[in-house]
Amino acid sequence: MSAIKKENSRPAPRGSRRKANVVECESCGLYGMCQIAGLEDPVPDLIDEIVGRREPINSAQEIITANQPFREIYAVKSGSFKTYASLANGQQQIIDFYFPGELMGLEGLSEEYYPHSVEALEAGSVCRLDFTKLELLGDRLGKFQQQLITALSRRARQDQWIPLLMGAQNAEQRIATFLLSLSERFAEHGLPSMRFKLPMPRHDIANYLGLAVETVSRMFQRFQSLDLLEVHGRHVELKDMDELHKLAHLDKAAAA
Amino acid sequence: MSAIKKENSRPAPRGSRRKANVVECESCGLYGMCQIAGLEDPVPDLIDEIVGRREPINSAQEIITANQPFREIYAVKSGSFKTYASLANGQQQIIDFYFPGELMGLEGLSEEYYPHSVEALEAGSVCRLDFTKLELLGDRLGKFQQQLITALSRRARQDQWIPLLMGAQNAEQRIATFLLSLSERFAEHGLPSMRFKLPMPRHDIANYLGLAVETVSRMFQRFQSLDLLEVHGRHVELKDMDELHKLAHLDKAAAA
DNA sequence: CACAGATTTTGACCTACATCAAAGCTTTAG
DNA sequence: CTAAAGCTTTGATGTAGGTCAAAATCTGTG
Repeated sequence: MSAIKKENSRPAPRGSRRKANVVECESCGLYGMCQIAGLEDPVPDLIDEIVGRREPINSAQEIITANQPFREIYAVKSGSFKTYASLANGQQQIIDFYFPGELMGLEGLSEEYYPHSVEALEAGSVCRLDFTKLELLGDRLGKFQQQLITALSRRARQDQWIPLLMGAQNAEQRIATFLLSLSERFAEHGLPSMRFKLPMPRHDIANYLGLAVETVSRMFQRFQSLDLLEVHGRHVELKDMDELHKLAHLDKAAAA
Repeated sequence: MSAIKKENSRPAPRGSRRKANVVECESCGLYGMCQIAGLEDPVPDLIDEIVGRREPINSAQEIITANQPFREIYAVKSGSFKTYASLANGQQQIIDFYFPGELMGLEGLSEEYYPHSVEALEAGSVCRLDFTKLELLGDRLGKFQQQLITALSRRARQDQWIPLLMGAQNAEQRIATFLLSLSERFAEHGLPSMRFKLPMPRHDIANYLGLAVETVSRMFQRFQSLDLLEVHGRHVELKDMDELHKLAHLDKAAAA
């Protein structure tokens, strides 16, 4: 019970200085599973066996290593992370980023190993769900699977952004789409979504979007001069969502 | 039982002329679920209630419409399909392609509607699994969910290609990666993977990869002149996989 | 078989973005 | 606080690939 702090559920006050953006359990992708695993049921020790809570992670710490055996999935509690593949030329190709409330490691589920590495972009914390201990769930397993299906499907849906991001033909569209997708992902878990700190360096954004660092920088500058947003280093405030959507060519056509 | 044709399981003879590439049930993404749904169990009618088998689809037929309520998922039996989002500027952004053995519509699972449309690139056939009738499964539901989890996870893993595809900085890498990903997807379901017909027009490839049609064409030509492959219209034969991998910067670094 | 429409290829030109270079900034460690 | 290393921005220049245009090839249809 105590793990669920019932507090002001407003999406974190805009002006306030908080140490970091932390998602409450209610808006965590693992929530349903935690509940089932015993959080508020009469099997209170079970949960500690299966999920490790709020383990602190250091900046640059690697929490999943590519090609290691799949054992657990992680929920981001606070902080942010990147997944990347290591390519032959020594470069790393960034696959995606993870933010509070999102699940990491799901791709490992269908095989016995993780396909990519995951590394912290900043200090943070994660909850860890141990798949090797699932049998402890007994007849709760069915419900648990149900939750898992939902989580996986949500992921599949979330991935719909990626092709839009990358398929976009020019840098302007990509950056606009990238910012909007970040904003939406933050909003989804009750974090401030109009004004936030980019947790990743320009270098990583560029890598992810297939652009040069300089181009990323210039686009931010251009958007600022067009009054679509304000940037100061990693701090971003989105000011004209409508126009950003237009730039991204993303305001979907009317439903058929 | 008769639905499972036990035949020569070789991945389709290279030189032979077959009407089309059809996956057998064994290599279909729906297989596990079909089995559970009753294919070879004592409830033979059940299956017909839940899965529609080998329904023929015409070229250009739209089998899923964006924003329509989610009801069923589809397995590609033969033929191929594309998913796309309709953008504000009237353009369509191609999200992905589907080939025999793959599942379509899974993204609809977590919400009550499909996020994208799916359209046939050529005549083909699909099996259809009706999610509104799942309660008919009774206590088989648990096993079914298990299968579903596997399918979803496999999908999540398959999507790992996408960022590599799109994040790749230049046209050469993208085309190389695209061809390799096609090849791998074909191979996965026992279809010929070194020599195949591209089911989609250059226009769709270009759209998907964020390139111009002309660039796609020129790259194919260049690869041919480098003896990496042979192209004749839509017919492709991959000749130098190693080199293609190198171009794609894709031969993963050694496991850590 | 022949035509019409679509798809693919080829060529010439030009713009968006990568690359190279260097100057502010910011953060970290001492 | 200062130095060193890292980020981010800005500027100048070159090129990959977009765009426009047209020819060549393929596809389906009466």
